[in-house]
Amino acid sequence: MDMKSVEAKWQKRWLESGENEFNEKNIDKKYYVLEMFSYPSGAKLHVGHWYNFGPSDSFARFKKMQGYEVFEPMGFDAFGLPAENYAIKTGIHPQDSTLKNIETMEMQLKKMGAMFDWNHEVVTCLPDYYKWTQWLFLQLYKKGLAYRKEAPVNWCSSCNTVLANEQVQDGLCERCSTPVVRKNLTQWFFKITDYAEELLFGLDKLDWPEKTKLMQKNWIGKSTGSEIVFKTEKGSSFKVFTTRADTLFGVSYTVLAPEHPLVKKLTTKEHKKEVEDYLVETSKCNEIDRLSTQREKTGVFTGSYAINPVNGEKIPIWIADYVLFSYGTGAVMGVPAHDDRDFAFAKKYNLPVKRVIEGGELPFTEYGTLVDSGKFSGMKSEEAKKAITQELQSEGKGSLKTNYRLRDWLVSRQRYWGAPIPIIYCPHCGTVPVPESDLPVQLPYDVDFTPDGKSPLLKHEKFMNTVCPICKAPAKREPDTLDTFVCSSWYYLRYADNKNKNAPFDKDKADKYLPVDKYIGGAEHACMHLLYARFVTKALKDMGYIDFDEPFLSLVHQGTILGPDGFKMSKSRGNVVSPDEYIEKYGADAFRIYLMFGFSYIEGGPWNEKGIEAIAKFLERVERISDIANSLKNTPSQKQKGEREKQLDFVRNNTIKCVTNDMESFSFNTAVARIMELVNALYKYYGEGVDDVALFKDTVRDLVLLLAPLTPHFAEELNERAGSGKSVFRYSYPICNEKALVLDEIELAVQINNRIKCKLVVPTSCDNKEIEKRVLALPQLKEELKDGYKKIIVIPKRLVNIVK
RNA sequence: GCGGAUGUGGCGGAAUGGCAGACGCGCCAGACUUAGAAUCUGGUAUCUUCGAUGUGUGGGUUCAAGUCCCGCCAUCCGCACCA
Repeated sequence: MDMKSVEAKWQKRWLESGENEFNEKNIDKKYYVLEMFSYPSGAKLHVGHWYNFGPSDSFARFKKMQGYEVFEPMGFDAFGLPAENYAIKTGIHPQDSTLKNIETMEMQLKKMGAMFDWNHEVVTCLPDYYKWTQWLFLQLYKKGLAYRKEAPVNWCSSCNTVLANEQVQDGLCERCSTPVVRKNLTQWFFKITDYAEELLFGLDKLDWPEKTKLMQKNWIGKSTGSEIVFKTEKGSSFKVFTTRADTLFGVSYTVLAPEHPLVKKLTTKEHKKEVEDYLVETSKCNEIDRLSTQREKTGVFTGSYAINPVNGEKIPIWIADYVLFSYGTGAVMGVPAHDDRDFAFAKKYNLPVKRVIEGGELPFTEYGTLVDSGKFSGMKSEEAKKAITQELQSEGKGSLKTNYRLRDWLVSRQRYWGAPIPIIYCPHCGTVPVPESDLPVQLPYDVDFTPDGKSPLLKHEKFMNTVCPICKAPAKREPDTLDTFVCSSWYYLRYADNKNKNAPFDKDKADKYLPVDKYIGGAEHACMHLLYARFVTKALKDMGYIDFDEPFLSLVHQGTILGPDGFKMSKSRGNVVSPDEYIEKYGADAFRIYLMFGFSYIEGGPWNEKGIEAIAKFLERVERISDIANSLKNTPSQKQKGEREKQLDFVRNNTIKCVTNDMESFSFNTAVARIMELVNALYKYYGEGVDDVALFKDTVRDLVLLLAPLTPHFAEELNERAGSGKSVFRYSYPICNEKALVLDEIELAVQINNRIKCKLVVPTSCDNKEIEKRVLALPQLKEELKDGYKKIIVIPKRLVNIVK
């Protein structure tokens, strides 16, 4: 088959007939299949795109043939740094390169033969989309979920921008590998921590990989403990968070993070120089160095003392950079006897080590029985934690407290290529949100975005200078743009109603299209995109814009296709495999089914080109058997099926059953394997003589239908050759006839002490008792069983084990 | 350092606790052919045969372990002192 022309032919027909368009009339039967949209960085699709979209589309087509009205939209996550960096390097404007890349990618995506409904396309860098990203920002602002604060941030001096913690890799900028330093800036944040608990508990009901749920759970990092107030000798006080209130009598010092506001106040004259030097040292350190486990712990004494609230002991207050201001209260109590870190610190600075829990060698970090702890001595740790906290609470010195590791989402970017933050700063009215009627705040085209440490928009006077929406006085705009994760945190909603000019989406539509039934994308998004999207959905629900609180009911991560050398594909390594030449040679269908057959979808693996030739031959083999079937004259089916026919019918229905299950669970490689078996069975039957033409033809028919989701163009062509006047996707997916799977006889393995001795064929109607009887009567076992046996185990349809 | 995942023929990879290696590649053989290619068919874990050994490694549970439990090794990924 000339796949090139066949593919072009069917793509044209699908387009003309609107085959892939979502029909809202059937929305009650909707099934929303969503692949994570792509970033238009390079112009061409790479193997990863094909691996994500191809099999996912096959799943979507499978669902369609099962009678669902499938919604499979596609779009582009088009804002972001790479386009800006590319522009800085080449002088080509990000908008120009991005739109051009999108055009090329759209064309290539269409050649993939996926059933994307392009009527619902979204492109996040276009004003009709980012208008609503800005709207989202304003809603969160109104709800108190967007706020500004000064915070130490990761600064990449090469990109001249702030990086979120999760974008820093090994102390280097994730994208350009420049060492990251710390810098204070006033930034916009989304208060995702308000939803920490909901985000955590919502995980339970999601059909997501357990591993991903675990990662999100750890990312949210809930820990329950106590917050304890330490008064200082001078009268001020600070709180520490601890999960080990039971060790409170063992506190021999406390530590504040260097950024803690009390540091200045608590530092005495004698220690001022030392402390100041230490603060300078710390600020030079980037966060990664500071958090390195390799580095020895350091700290300085402030000269001040705190009072242990439980026994009035005077304990020194230290400053150390191993305490993070961003977690807990930014202060910890040091219990050297029962914490590894505190032990090391105390040894280094000669601080007392006081045991308060019975047990092994110090530091002893397990739970146990309290000693030297006043009236709490003798209690178990679990009990004491509560009792001590309760006592402190009654004196206003502490309380139970739940802490989360999750931090608020920093959304400001000092970059050009993003959605402008819709905020105006007025000298009289302060921070004023842009009125919704004034959206979008257009991103100007003529901007100098050469990095110089400032937001590019700051240098664009026409953009910056505006009037206050309230008092009409001259005012300035916010020069920062939004993190692209904001754009991608709600795109699945916009797909449902992408042309809406009055709202981001119609509530009714969103509630009907969503939630997404199957979301497919890389595991690298486990903690960022997937968490942000869940947060936005929950926030929008609470504001009444939608009725559901989870965006993605079921999630699948595809694996990664590595280079032939087993390493991640990268230009620098020179192991990038381009799909283009394969598609040119074998066609999109062969390439798609090869990707499905050659790898375990969830695992991925190194690229291996040997298999693709084989799969192309397999398709030719299917074509030949299909042509044979078409050439046979119709004759009525046999009334009484012969053994060979029963066998063929068995394989046919077994294939249907297995492939259906495999498709459902994204086990595409085994689905293809089962289809190959069916083809083998058809050839065998043909080779021995087609006695039942109708059965043969029906089986070939099922073969074509089973292949349709995997190789859409190819199956359409075979379907047409078989005389059908309509699209193969208008037929329903084959349904297994369970009766055909009931065999008259079945072969069991017979074991003695787990060693296979022989095989036994029994009628399927035999019950276990009957099977036992027959096995024990086997002449070949007579000698072995002459001394009797202990027990006999019958596993229906599998084996019999006799234990001697 | 902590956490997670993975480890099966020459290769890609299959196996609800129940006959390990489905399916495919490769290889070998046969048929067809003057010949080759293509195609179709059969074979293909290892060991010296009988029957023994085999899923990184050492234990354990079980009538039965690739699968479950405990330890170790290797590789990959995630997170970075989380109080």
